[in-house]
Amino acid sequence: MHRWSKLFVPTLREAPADAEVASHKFLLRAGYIRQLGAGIYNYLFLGQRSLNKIIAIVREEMDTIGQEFYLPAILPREPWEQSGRWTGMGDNMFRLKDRKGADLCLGMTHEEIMTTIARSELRSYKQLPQIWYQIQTKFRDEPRPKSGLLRVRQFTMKDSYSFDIDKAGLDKSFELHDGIYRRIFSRCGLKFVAVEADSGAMGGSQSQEFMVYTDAGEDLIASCPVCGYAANLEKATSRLEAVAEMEPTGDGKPELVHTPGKGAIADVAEFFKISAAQDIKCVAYMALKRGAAGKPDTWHGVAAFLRGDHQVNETKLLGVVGGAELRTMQAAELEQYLKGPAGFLGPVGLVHDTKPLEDGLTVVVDKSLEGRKNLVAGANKLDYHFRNVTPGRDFTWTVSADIRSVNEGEGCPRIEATGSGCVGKLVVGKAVEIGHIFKLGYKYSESMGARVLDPNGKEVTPIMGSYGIGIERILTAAIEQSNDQHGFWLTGAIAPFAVVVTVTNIGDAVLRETGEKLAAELEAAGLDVLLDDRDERAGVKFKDADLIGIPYRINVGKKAAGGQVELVTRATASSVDVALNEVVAQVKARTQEDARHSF
RNA sequence: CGGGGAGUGGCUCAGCCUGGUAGAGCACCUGGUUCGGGACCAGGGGGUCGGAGGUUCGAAUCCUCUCUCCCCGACCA
Repeated sequence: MHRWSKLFVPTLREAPADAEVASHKFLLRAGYIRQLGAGIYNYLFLGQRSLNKIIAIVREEMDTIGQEFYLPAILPREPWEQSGRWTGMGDNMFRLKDRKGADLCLGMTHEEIMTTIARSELRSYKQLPQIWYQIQTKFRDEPRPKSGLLRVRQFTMKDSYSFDIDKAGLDKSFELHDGIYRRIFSRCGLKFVAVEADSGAMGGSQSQEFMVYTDAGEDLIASCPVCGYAANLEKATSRLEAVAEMEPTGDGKPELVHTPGKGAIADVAEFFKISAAQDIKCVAYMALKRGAAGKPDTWHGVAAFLRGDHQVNETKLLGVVGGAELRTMQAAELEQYLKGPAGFLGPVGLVHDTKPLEDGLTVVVDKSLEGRKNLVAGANKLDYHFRNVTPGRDFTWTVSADIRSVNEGEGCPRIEATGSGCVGKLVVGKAVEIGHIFKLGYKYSESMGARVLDPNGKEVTPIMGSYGIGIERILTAAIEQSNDQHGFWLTGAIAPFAVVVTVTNIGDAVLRETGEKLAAELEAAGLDVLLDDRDERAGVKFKDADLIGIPYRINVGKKAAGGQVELVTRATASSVDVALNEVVAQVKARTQEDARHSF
């Protein structure tokens, strides 16, 4: 039993001015954390206690499918050199030198290190599959830490790695993680969704993120309320309504039209009396291509064409061209690659490479332009556009692919088994990522030389999966989804305490002894109990209790003489009088009920 | 890295424009009265005004440089 009068729980009446999102404010006000630097936090008693409970759940569940390791956080350069990520990680990697001048870094993820273990120890298919995990502190030099514990430079992650002999094995490891992650997040009381995600720079095939909807989140999720389709906006697709085409004018060939000052899409549409969907938008980028081992990185011109009313999805575009970074072209580069000024760029007459990111220009056309006719496009000449532009006939491309972001209200892309499409309309919402599972493939096992013998005595490369859970983000997301003006509430499984016993007047010996006895009984019943025995006014104790996330409160006050106490449920702020000799059983029952409801 | 904002007691902020003995509320300590939704009265402690340099008889205030933090964007295995 913990007595509040002896604890360090520095609650704040007001939130520090630089706290913006709800979880940040409440973590500070409730005395869970204190900031030390940008994206660097001290975890105080309540915060650490809650995180420890989350970790215990993660560990208990993970132990059913994997084995816990503990790898170093400070890592030598060599493994990163071998995987190509010493340079690939860029400035996000914290780097340091030891006294001999050797390069080291602080671990931001551990694919390389796990793979070195696999490489030196695994010899036979008989040793597979393996699932190895750890709960470790990670370091990432984020360009912009923010939102309290949501985006930080030091954080705790459960990361696991699977090694399988073949794709079927990887599928199995992936499914195991999917199932166990759902159990973990449910036990933590989170309302989450699993979404299709981009596999990004990590390479690999299938990728799934676990997200919690909240306006504090940094990701956008498109989902279908009808069939349950859900995907990160970086990955989401949609079914588009057909667009009415314009009738050709003149001889139907591209026709140069003087459009003075009409550089913006809206102006062009207005000028031609067309919808933006009938205009072709051009966004010109320079894409960074990582050099092969020992070769320098290089920049290449990329022109992206899509419907005037669509937005480029840079993640998709990067994936299509195989680049590492994008930035928009400068005026001089526009002149060099497209021979035209911004606002009047178009695909007609462009000379492009046949493969992405070679010496000339890479032209990428969004799928939605294919099959369209008689569109309007810039003429790569100041104050001129073409009309009657038909993709395929009047211009070609290096690659045609989905490079756009879906918009809310567009049709769900899912096709039913019957062959008919889902009739739902997509909705887009903000969310925070709490977990990510994906199939890495052979990227690390191959580059780092991990090999085992298969049943035929043939040397094969194990296939890998990588799976992460952000521990602090579970806490943050839980607070984001359950808070009000007074504070927040966590489910008993991850709250620092399952119940707080508030003795309204500690100066009253009878109340004090009643509270002590009750707290002892609650503890004997297996509940984590906090006894508020502070010499404070009742109002102060109520306010504090409402603030710090504990799901149940028992008030030991006036009615205690008559054998009654109040049981207050934080989530609903509802209060019931309960007989003193029944309250332990009630709290116990409710806590167990909450845990069951999680599934 | 681009744009914006802020550094004054533990917290929230005023004072700065127009230079002249550093303030308020909350928190903290002592005494008293209170005691079921962040009490009241009286007394008290605590701040090199982020740092460095400059202007001036005199700088929290004006000038230069610098550090840090927050927000928007870029970025985000």
